[in-house]
Amino acid sequence: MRISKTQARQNHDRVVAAAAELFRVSGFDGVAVSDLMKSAGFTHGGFYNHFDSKEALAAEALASAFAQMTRERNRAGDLEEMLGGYLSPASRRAPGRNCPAAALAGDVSRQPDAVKKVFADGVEGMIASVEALLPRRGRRGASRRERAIGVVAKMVGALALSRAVPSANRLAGELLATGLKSALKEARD
Amino acid sequence: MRISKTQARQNHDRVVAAAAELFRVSGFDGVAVSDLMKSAGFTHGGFYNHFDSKEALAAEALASAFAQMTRERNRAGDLEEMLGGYLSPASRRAPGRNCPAAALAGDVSRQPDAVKKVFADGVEGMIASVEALLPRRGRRGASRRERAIGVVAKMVGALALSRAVPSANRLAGELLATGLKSALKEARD
DNA sequence: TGTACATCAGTGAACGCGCGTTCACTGATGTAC
DNA sequence: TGTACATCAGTGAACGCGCGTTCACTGATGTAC
Repeated sequence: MRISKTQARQNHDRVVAAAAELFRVSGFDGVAVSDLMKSAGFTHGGFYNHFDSKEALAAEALASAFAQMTRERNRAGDLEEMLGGYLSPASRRAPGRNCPAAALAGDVSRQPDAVKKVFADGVEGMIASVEALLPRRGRRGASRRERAIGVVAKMVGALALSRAVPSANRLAGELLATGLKSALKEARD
Repeated sequence: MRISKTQARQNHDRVVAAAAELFRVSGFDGVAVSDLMKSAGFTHGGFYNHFDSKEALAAEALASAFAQMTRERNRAGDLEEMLGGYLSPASRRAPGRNCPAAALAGDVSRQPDAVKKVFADGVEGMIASVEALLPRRGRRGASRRERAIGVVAKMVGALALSRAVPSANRLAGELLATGLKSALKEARD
């Protein structure tokens, strides 16, 4: 049965939202189209009324995940608050609701440029957010953008590595705690 | 036809070596058992004479990739040489012959603890290598291990992000160059 | 050292399964008059 | 404003395909005597 245009758009967005979460948790190849549709409350057959392909949804879901992250980042009052949330045990535990860059960098590196482009825009957004929260002036020669890139690389690396290590392993917590400490220190340099 | 024990062991190692490369390039799910065996020069049926499962090979191939990296790292004379190789365009272009942590962190985070354990050992090896090349004494409070962890997180993050961005994008080179610059600076702090 | 037999690495067909995608169908929504 | 028809979002069966894994088979290697 046909449904209203606004309803159809809402349904589209529900699929994108489900994908934004599930892809981060299980990777692009770890979630089937039917899982995605079921998670959004539909049967799988309608998928191609909304998306050209699973890959097209991947690009859209990635953009949605980055947009959600940007909104949350803008709520942080200072760099310490932002980094503290990013490199926290809760963030490590819930990839589906946290940084898509840390969760999907490897997957995206094997995707076509259309997806990589969305990823690049998301990373630029992260750099901009960090740059905006950087102390006014660093001690030595690096520009604000250079410092922000260094901090972002460290954030993503520490979180991604922490998740790839057993939860019980000393390194899991150490990467978060030491990553946070050294990222904050670096921001001040 | 049966073959000699030494030959069988060599064949086993050839499969592991092929897997160590292909998994880094295409991810665990991106390579089929038959691809792996063909790449090592065999047909797929013999796979289970050597490995209990594809996942068991993943753990073995990951360990092999980390071991290979350790050997190469130990050839570096100083931190600048090591980091310069790690964060180079050549390294970005050839994931199959470079850091398994940067290539597979996301994939490993979705694998069972047996694989994560191997990953953790590999990351510890990276930390130890960096720590050994750190200048004798930092300027401020961080311990040598803390500084090494910060550098490793930044290395892995910068390389993984660089690969997830289109080659033509400004960020691809910027992440490598700025990551390198700020990692070296950080090592001295 | 030579002989007889068991072992097992490698082959290639086959297995069941889940995947991405397609399709005929339904019926409420949107549109033309 | 009301009526007739076209549209199209959602359903669920079906498609071909490639996956990880299993199996019967082969024949050189390893072993027991």
